[in-house]
Amino acid sequence: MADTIEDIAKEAGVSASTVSRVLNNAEIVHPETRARVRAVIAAHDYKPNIFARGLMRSRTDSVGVMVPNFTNPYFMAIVDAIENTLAQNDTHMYLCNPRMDPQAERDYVEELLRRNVDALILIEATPFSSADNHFLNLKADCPVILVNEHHSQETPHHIVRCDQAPGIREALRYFVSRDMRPLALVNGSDSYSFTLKENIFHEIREEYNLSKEDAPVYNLPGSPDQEGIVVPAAALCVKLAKSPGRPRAVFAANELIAAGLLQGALSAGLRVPEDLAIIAVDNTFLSRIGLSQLSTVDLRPEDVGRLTAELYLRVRNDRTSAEGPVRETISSRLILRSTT
Amino acid sequence: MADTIEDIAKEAGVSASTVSRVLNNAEIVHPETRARVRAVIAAHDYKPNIFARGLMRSRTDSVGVMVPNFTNPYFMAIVDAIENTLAQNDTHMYLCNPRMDPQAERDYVEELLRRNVDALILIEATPFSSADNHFLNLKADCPVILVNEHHSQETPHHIVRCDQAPGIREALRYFVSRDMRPLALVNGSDSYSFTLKENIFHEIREEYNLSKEDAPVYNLPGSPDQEGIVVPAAALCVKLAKSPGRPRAVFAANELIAAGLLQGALSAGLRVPEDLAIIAVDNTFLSRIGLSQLSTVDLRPEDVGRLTAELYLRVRNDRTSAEGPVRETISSRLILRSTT
DNA sequence: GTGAAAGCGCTAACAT
DNA sequence: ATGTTAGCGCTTTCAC
Repeated sequence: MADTIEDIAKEAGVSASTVSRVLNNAEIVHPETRARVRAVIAAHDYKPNIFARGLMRSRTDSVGVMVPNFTNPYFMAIVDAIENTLAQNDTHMYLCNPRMDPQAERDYVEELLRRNVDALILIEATPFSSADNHFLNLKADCPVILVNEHHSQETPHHIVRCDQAPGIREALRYFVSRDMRPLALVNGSDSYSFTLKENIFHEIREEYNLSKEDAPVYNLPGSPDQEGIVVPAAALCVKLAKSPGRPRAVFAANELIAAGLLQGALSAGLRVPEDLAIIAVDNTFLSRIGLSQLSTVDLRPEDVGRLTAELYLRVRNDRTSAEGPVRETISSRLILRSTT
Repeated sequence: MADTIEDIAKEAGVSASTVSRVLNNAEIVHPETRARVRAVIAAHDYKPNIFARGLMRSRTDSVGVMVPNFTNPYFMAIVDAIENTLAQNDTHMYLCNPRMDPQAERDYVEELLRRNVDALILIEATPFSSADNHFLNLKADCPVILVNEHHSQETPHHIVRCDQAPGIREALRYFVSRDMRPLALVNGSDSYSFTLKENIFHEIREEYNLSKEDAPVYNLPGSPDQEGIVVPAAALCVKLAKSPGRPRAVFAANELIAAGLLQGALSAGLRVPEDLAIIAVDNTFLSRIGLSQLSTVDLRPEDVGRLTAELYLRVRNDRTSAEGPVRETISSRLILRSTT
């Protein structure tokens, strides 16, 4: 059996409460006593029982993190950065994978709150297109941090996000300024993120007075975040290769779509970037290991994750929540590699 | 404040212990009382406090999972399958990411045990080449499941693994039987997994009486599991393309190496598979989204994960540990796609 | 500055 | 079959 606080107290010649004080508000105990108690704690490698502690304290040194998908490198890069920062602060992480199911999301959140997590970190929870984005108004008695939540609605929660728009504009302008036309958008559908891309694309189209023929939009069927998207994207590229108004440049809404386009280009005999230039979005390791070194809009998952964890560490100490929610937005940016 | 067991007891007109019995061994309470208590529980959506419970019970409905790396698709595919199965059994998961640091592994394990996890699932923990594979003899008062642990040493723990050898042999024989020579192995180094590949390669070389020229081995410097391996692999491929005894077929020790080879082949003007055939190992989604649809030895991460979770669910109920550790080994297999 | 005592919400042993 | 009692290991008043 592990040591209890009594064992430590006895050996240090003090009472349990004093040990408890050393553990929690070390300041208010006499320096000498404190040192003695600490020595015993160290000698026994004593760690207070998590459950007894959880019963009284509100803090549990654990946070709940929810991520839509374990195999999406963009999300996992965020989680990786969060975990890295938290681990350095002795905070552990429940990781949940609701698989884009809103009911599963709800259940997980409830369960995490029951486990008294010190914070709830929700990464791109709930399809943004969904009418009732239920987490915006989630009631929780711990800080809630929404990661990459892009709704502008009021919410009492903290938000850390990477704004895709600047990088996307930069990419499109890059193509336009080099007269690479037609310039196509190959997009997914049914999500905030894809709608945003389409809106920006239209905006640029108007800004530069491009015709629809010079700036066509293709929407891929199916779920663009799943690897299944690769095959239709490849097929589309093969079809486009043969068409008269073949695009000179493509802006791919994500890296999986870009991977499909690259496969298609290869099998259709198109050279990249000479015949077809491609820029994607995300900048996970996928863009560095595929067929070509992919040019990409960097959504900076590592920074997003690190900022999220740092925000948590801050609001855990201050009761910043009283001062209203924190918003942190970082900007995406274009990274050119060999597909442009 | 949330309901306590007393609240429920009062409302159902019974004592707290009866409610507790309904919660734990429903059988021994009178059907009518049970029904009444259950109704109140449901009406209040009452959930017992995790911490109070943890203090008494040993079970916490949580397991600790340790994975070497969050961004490796092979590992995450295993974790995904584990989580999927566990979630259906109301078991939550701490996920730890020791980043291949043995000390971090130790610390995490200790912390997880402190949190009374119901099981410890260690995925490819500790570099297998390490002399003291400390987890083989880990003392824990919960079941420990080692995933893809390949040491044959005695251990009191359960093991679930996918045996790479059959698939690797199948792949090499595939090449040999089609007279694709030279047949090269492009390998990493310093891990059980890479040593195994080299051993099997040598074995096949002898079996078919291949000369060293016809069956060369290339060891890539650096860490072959990191994306950094792609560039040297590409460079190697370019170099080989120009060499007189250029390989006709390559067995790549993993998918990242294969990705590099594909990049190299493309830039050197080698057609795949006409000029150069490639088979890799792992079968994550990477093999389906790269330049080409990669032929690969399937290490069946989804099956490994599912079997792991199912094993846990079994040993959680039976006290199977008394009957000695369980060994489950599934076989890898060759999957041919367009790089062969 | 420190100790004694109460109690967090639950389960398990002991009654009945 | 059910209620009563006694803790689990800790934190937190409240005394001193």
